[in-house]
Amino acid sequence: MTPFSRLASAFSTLEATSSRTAMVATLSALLKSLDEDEVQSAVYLVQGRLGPQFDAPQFGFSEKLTTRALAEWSGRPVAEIERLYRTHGDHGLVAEKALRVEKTGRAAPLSTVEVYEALRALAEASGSGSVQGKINALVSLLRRATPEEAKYILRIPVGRMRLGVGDATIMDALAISRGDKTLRPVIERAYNLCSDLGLVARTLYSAGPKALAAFKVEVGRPVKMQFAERVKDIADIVRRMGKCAVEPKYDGFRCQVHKDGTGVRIFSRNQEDNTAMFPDIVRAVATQVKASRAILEGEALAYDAQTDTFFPFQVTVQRKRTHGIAEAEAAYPLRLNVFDLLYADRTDMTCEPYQKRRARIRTLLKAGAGLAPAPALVSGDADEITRYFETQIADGLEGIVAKRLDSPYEAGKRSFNWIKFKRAYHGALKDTLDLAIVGYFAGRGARAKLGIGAVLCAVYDAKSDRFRTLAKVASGQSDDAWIALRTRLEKHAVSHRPARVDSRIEPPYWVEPTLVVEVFADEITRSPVHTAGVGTDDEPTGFALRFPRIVRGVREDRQPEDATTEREVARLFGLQRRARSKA
DNA sequence: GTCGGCTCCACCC
DNA sequence: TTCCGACTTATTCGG
DNA sequence: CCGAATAAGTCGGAAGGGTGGAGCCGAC
Repeated sequence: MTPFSRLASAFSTLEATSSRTAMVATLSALLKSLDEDEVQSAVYLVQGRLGPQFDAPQFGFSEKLTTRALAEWSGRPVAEIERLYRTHGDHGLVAEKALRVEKTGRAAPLSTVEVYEALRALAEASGSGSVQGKINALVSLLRRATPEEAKYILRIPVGRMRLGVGDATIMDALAISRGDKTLRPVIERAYNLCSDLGLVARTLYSAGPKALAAFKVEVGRPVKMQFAERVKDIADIVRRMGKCAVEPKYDGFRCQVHKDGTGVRIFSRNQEDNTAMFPDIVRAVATQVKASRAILEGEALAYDAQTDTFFPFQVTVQRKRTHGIAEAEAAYPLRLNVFDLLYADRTDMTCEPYQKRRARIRTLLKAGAGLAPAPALVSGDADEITRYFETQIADGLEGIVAKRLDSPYEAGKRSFNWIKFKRAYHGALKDTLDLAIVGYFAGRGARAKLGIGAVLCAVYDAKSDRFRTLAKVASGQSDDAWIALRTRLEKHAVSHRPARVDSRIEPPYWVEPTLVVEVFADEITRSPVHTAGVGTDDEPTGFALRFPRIVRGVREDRQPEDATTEREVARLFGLQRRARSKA
């Protein structure tokens, strides 16, 4: 039985180490000292989890509740804990450095398995009163912990171990703890096939590397997905791969579908089990897949049969729910665009070349509404691929994914055997001609994220009848000032209102964007600006594109059109980005 | 006692 | 999803 | 030919927008 203090001590060492090889050495020494029946829980704890993605309870417990637990543990007010958290940036450090609550009396030392079991029980609690129950459970665990132990016990529920140790490092350490680095490929392969590093560790320790080598693709167990690398231009794709298969890049949910006789399970890209969310896909698999056992992969999107087009992600994402599934299904049926096959009948297809897998998909699927093989263009010609790409963009898709014709399915890998190429956003803005811009502001009841007094500038997309946020400007005003602004805005209110908006943002008034701009010119130019929606860091910001006059107002000497990304806009115009972290 | 709003959490891209 | 920094590993270059 | 300098690749962490769900709490 290994005391948890040994883990905590090793974690401290790991945290202070930057060299990966040194981390591997520390971690392998720790693992080596563990018993067969401890290594599984220990590996999960190093990962900061309680089990594999597809089979671990969620804590439902993070920053806020941890703060409350710390307050109860230390007997200090919540406000003080919050202050300490802001200065230390980490609940674990607050416990270890600032509070240093000593364990009570002769409390028995915590064992590794004990900590794991306690956290697991905590996570599994649910129902009325469970929030306080979780806090109590955590506090009683902390009362038995040394400050160093407390540091890591707290970090697990908030999901930030901050050890600098990822799966790959754990795998290296496992290899060295039971042999040498040559075991790494066996371990990695087993992990990629079963998605459960704790199971891999236990198997290695109890049955040895041969048992790991015998792992195979198993229907019902999620296989780690293959992902695509990104390139800057299409010529790069041809340069790297030559002749390749080019598929549309759909913006929906990546799904790995396991069919086992009459049973069907659907896993997300993180091996979460989403079967219950997508009954339409389950039915389609049952009727359309001509094999009793199979593992398929594809992208699920809400599909509009009337126009034969796919809905944007914002619509598809509404299918991600656990209640009202039937209604959502009726409103937005899904189609799974199948682009890979990992297993069929009794055959592991992952080692077969891409073209063979694709050919088998065509013979495997019956025609039907729910499942369709994703189209693919085979070409080595950059011009032809560019035209294909433009066709996809015109159809409202995200871009393309090119795949090497002879490559196997590389579970858990991101390599240049798959290459994605996405559009730049201004193309989409230009192409979506029926965009109308509106402005609106969020009044009382807006989400806390925005805060009362946020101004949002949004693009109204008539096609999907939804808004995309372009920019939001925190007013940062006192209440009186805000009421005055609101009064000014009310004068310009117009009646137009979209049918579908975020239910949590119910702006009382809709106004023309130009009026928002006029009314709020001062506030907008002086406030921190954060663009959104079109505003991921590397995409041209809608704010600069749509409201150049405002940006000019900030710095007359700069040309906002020159700035193509949010980051650049922020730099050019001296705008602050939103606070970097909660710390 | 029910219901709706709110906060916090987890996960999709 | 994207970006970025710290490190490691592979490759090139100069004495 | 060898070692240093440089380039390329790996890995982990941090951040953004937006959605639904669970539990809590106060109003009625």
